[in-house]
Amino acid sequence: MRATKPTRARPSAPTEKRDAILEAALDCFVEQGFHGTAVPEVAKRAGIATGTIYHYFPSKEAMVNALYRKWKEHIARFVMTAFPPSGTPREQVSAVWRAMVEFALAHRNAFVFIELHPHRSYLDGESLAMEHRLKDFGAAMVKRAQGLGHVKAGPPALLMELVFGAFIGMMRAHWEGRFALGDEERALAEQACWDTIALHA
Amino acid sequence: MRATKPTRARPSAPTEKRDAILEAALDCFVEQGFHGTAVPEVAKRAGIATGTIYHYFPSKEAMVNALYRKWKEHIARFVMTAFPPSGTPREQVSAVWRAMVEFALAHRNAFVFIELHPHRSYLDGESLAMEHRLKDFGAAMVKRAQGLGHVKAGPPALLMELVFGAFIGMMRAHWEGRFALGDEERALAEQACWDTIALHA
Amino acid sequence: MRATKPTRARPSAPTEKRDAILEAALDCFVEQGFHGTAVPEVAKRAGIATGTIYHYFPSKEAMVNALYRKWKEHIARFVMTAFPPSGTPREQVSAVWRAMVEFALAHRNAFVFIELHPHRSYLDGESLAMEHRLKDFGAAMVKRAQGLGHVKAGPPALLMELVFGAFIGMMRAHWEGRFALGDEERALAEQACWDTIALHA
Amino acid sequence: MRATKPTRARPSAPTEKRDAILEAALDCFVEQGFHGTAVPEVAKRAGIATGTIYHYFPSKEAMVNALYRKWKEHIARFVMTAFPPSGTPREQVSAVWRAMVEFALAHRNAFVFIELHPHRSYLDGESLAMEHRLKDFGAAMVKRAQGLGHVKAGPPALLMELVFGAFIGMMRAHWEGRFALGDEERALAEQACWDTIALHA
DNA sequence: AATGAATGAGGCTTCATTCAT
DNA sequence: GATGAATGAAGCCTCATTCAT
Repeated sequence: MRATKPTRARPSAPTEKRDAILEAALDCFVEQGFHGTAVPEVAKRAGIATGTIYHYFPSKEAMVNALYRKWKEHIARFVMTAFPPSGTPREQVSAVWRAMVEFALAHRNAFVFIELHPHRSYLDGESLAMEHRLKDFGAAMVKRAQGLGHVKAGPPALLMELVFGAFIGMMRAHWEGRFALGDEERALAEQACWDTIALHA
Repeated sequence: MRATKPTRARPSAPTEKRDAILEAALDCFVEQGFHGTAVPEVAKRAGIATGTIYHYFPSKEAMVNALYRKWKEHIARFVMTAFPPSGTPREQVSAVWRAMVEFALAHRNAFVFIELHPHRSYLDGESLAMEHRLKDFGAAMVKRAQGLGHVKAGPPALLMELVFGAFIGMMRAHWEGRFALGDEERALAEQACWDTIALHA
Repeated sequence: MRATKPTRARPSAPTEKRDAILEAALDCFVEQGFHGTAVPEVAKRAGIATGTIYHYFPSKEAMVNALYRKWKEHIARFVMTAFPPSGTPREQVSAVWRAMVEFALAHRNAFVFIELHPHRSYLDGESLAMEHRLKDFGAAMVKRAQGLGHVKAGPPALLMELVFGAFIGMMRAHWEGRFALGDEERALAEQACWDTIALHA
Repeated sequence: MRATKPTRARPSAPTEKRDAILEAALDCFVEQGFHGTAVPEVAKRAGIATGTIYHYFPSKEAMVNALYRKWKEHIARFVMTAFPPSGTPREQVSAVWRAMVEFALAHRNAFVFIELHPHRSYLDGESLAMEHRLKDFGAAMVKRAQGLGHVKAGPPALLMELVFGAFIGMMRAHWEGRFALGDEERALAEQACWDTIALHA
């Protein structure tokens, strides 16, 4: 009963609870969508009371925006960290491809939420601004490779989207059990996607 | 070809109102998602009273399932009709690719709804059973091409998904204005996707 | 095509349809109550279209009032017809009792509707005015019997209600299968109800 | 017995709101029937918001079933508590009769709801199972009295129903103002109902 | 007269959010 | 901070009634 301000030793208790909320929300949104998920459902999944959510987020929309930004940043940082700036285009594509596969397998729901769900109706301006960071990065990578004569001519965005779309299709089919993503399949897919954009004799 | 007015004698055929509902629902669902769309919103966009929707569909869920099946069937029939059974693999891929592009451009919202939205939380068993018809067809096409030695070895489903995913990525980027899908881009993309699966010397 | 007014021979077609509606309504109301019954349900049970009901009754409330009056009158007339004005009180009670049993068995749903359902919330003034006709008649019968010294002293309405309530309880229990209403039981019940009000030495 | 204020410290016990809902529902159902009562009406009469009802009952049907069981149990316990197991039949009938009158006068709406309303269309199996508890008890009482030679021969259920029906008729007529239920009337009615089943020399 | 599609107010229920504890 | 009961607006759906055919 030492007055009002106890010298709290543990620094991260509040962050832990916030993370629990975001994780629960992620699972709910992936399974039922944003509008199909009730806030008390998220609270129950996070093991807290409904009202507690409103100590960490002012609204359901703020929560989904925080969730979106968290993972959008996470994946971008993860891929860019893996990127070898001085490698050949083939090496760069390979590194980025592998990073994305690694990320998607490690954070399935986050990947599904970020890449497979339409967010337009509830994202705010700041979130929307982040939407194309990774794709712009990919397009720039393609553009450089075109300059070096390793990659087909044409709109970099188009070539990049073909590869990125192929990647998403692969992951989705894997998760749906339509094929098993083993080492051989990863190598095959990576090579196939390189062939997609590569300049063939 | 008498200018603008088609030979439509009766103003309200029996299925006309049902179609108007499905069209309004399609637009709403694409913009705001199934759970984000209120039934009166669909009614208003269809130009009818809310209650009228329930003369054509027993529930909102039945409506979205009817919508899903209608377009899933439509696209499958459209693609399969364009498929040349006796063509070379290259010709077959080309024909299917062009049919899909044509369909997507002609029925943008239907394509977006069918291919870009997650439906698991509201589709019923019968709808889910249709989910992979087209993809199975594509995988069979790939398998035949593998047998003829024109296409890379590996799980047909994987190769098909790479191409299908690339196609989806292309259409989405086009609609988002990230590049313009002109004749040259179509030819480029088609060739690139053939390269994705083709067996390169 | 003889102009507008065909010389219709059949006199009672419209009445037949009206009766069909009232019969269907009676069944529905007994099973689910007035507010628990939808007008289209009555129409379907009557084998006609929903709109047709509104050619015979201006509203659902008017329909239920017509139904109430029809049967209330029917039962009152039936009982009063059976009443022997010059009989002894015992004979009168017996005659009325038997008439009521006969009516209830012949028109079960009508009896249940009239006597076992609370109507206050939808009956209009004219219907409510009929409510106690039969009971007033019964009370008068009791009063006369009191005057002759055959029946206990006390409020005629009370004695009459004891008998009438016993009668209703008997019929309900019979229909619920709690006992079988054979000849012996009818005789027993009639005597018991006479004992209820009779002046015992 | 300290005048008017019972020892109620906390103003809002946990079950107090639930009870307020049930009381409001009872009044509404008695006046307008189950289907004729809107949930917001119950809420308004209970002095709470509509949504609050759904914290205490999962549905309107669950609410009416809870209400039915509450009072059905209450009345059964009340009557059985008053029952003198070792008394003569005449004493037993008298005790039960007086208990029922006392209960009906103290809880008019509960009595009306339980005994005067048809519930078939919304009661669930568990509620229906309670329906005849009290009547079975009454029939057993009659049967014992028959064994002792104090009561007429015949189906116990029939005799019991005659008395129970008479009781209901009496209460209804009293509440409708058709006679005043004073001490003399109670004594008269009780004796009359004993005469109904008693074996007369 | 008969039909049944259409209407829209109103019913049951859910749910984002608040607030007293 | 944490709780969860309470709120009431809004969502899905029903239904009494109308009206063009």
